[in-house]
Amino acid sequence: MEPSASPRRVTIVDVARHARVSTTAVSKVLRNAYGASPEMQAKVRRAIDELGYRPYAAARGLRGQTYTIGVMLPDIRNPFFPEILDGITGRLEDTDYQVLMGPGCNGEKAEARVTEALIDRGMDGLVLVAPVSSRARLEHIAATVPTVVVGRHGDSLVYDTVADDDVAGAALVVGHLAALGHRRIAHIEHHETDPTRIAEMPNAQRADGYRKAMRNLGLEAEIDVVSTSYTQQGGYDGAKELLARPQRPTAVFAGADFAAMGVLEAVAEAGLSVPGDLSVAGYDNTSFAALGPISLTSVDQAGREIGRNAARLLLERIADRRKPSVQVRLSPALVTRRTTAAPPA
Amino acid sequence: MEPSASPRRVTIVDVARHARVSTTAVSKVLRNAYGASPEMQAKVRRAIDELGYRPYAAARGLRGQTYTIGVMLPDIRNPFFPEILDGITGRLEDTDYQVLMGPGCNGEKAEARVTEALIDRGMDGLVLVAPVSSRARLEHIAATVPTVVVGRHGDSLVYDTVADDDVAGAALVVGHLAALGHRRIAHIEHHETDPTRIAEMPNAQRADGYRKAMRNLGLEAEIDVVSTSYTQQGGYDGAKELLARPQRPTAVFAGADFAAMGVLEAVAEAGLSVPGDLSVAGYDNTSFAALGPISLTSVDQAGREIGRNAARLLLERIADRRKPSVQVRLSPALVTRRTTAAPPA
DNA sequence: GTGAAAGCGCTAACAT
DNA sequence: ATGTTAGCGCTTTCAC
Repeated sequence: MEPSASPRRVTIVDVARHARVSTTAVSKVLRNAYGASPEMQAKVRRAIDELGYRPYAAARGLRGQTYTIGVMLPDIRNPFFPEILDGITGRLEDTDYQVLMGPGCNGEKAEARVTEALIDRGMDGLVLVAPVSSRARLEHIAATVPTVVVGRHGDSLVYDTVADDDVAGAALVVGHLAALGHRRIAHIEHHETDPTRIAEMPNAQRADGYRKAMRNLGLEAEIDVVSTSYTQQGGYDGAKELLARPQRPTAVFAGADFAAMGVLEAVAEAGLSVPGDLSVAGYDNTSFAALGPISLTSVDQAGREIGRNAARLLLERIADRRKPSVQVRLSPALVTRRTTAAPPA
Repeated sequence: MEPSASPRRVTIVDVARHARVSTTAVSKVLRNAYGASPEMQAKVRRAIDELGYRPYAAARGLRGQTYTIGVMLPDIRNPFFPEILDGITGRLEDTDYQVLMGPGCNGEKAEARVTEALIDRGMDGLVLVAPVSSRARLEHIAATVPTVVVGRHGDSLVYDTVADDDVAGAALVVGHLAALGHRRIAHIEHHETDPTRIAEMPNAQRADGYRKAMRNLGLEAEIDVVSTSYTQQGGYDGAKELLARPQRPTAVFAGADFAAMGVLEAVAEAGLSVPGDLSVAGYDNTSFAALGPISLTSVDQAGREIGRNAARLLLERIADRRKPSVQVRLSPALVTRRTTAAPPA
């Protein structure tokens, strides 16, 4: 193999010449468009195979579609996102569409850069996973290109949304702990400052769901929320605070598995045992929650299902940009493991 | 915000008209090309800002570059890859280049599909992370578009490579365990069947490094390798086998953290303690290795550094496609945690 | 049902 | 230093 200048790409013109038809005919066959006889189809397909032709998506995009879906993932590290991605690619598998991802981005500015980059590269549609951008910005994007927003509450007329019911998820955890006999169930939440956005974010919904569930169980007086963040450090700090209470809780519901890991660390440091002295539950059912030494009770979001729905809605919107927007809400499920048990007698 | 048909995109023609210059002038300013006076630059830039113009990458690609780098990650779940990605995006941050990722792909066929998709979408260059494709296929890709291969040994004349020294990494683990007093140190490897490829894969290098290190320490007679896979299940099965030995090892070096997790599980099931009865080490220093309840001794690959180098080499190769290929080898580092200690007396 | 020709937004020769 | 013009590979009218 020589490091030579790459030989010119096979183009639609080559195919047309080789099949002795017009370029229009080839184009029609490529797009399964109306107006190509079966014989024509056969001829063209043979030529395509023989020459090893592949359409150049960038050039197609100049007139029609690029057959490319852009997915923005805020944080590639979050073990919840691969599931969504699997769902998306799975649904798109036997279509002509290909998925490309923008790299992880933290914060509004990076997010804007990535979404712009995706639009500039001619994506036919966008799936935005748990975006932090303002609603106005999301609607602006959606006005430019078909868009589905995933993992964020708050509906819009211009984009479709798919999300898990975080309120219900929180209720599952609280219900499980209460059924085990716990009353002093504390919650560690992720603190979000922006007031215009907060109601739409999953973390707020989880904290909300926790409060509602406690109230419904007559445990209103026991409501105890610590605001840190959905990180290991956040969980650690939150647990430290909770363990210092005069009457410490018998169970901690961390809003995310990452935070739950920090809780486990703080508890171990304090010389307490899980679940003997304290029950701990997380959220997201991330891959490490299942690991033997951890075995964390958690809430499983139907990630794959979320992705599948997002892809479906996006295809529908690409087909008809004026169709009314759709909101899909999916139900999470509790996964009980070894970090939760009855409170100490 | 109306779900109206998106208003026509601002083009270079609009900018030219607004700035009362030619489209060529605008193009030159966009590319910082030679032949634009400072006044011209200023005029054009003002027009760009005023109109909110952004170049359409697909159209640029038809003639010149798309300013897009494609990254193929075999498995988005592997917690080692985000580091590489961070390195790449970090290096590209203040260039005009943007990174897009192909979705995770398992196996040769999916890999081919993704790389083709990236090429069809006009990527200016490709970073292939731990590809499983045949060498011929890699060289074919590299002949088509500038390519850097990451995390795979075996050099080529047409593509650059960046990888960690896995032999050295394995030696670090073996050396550490031997220094603690271990002699019966077993290894769990990932079994790769294809003989044409095996020597280039990191798993083979790690097993090789293990054997060499054992030999160098005079522990040749103690060499004990179990072939399963770099998964939790693989580690579990491998550990089961090792624990059933008449003389069971006092330390297990799993070729990947995932496998080490399976080992921990099997050990716990057998009623043994870590590191009291058995020391366990992994490889990759994945994010969960640091988690409190796990605290796994592991080998840290300089992921960020790998990514940075890959991006640098790719930019150099895009600038000069005929430059001789470069091989970068980086050194891993041992991270000692609580799963390794002296063997039982 | 089929093909000729215009043009998508941009860059690169080639004038001037 | 600046502008004119011919494409890049494809889709899309619009004739036939």
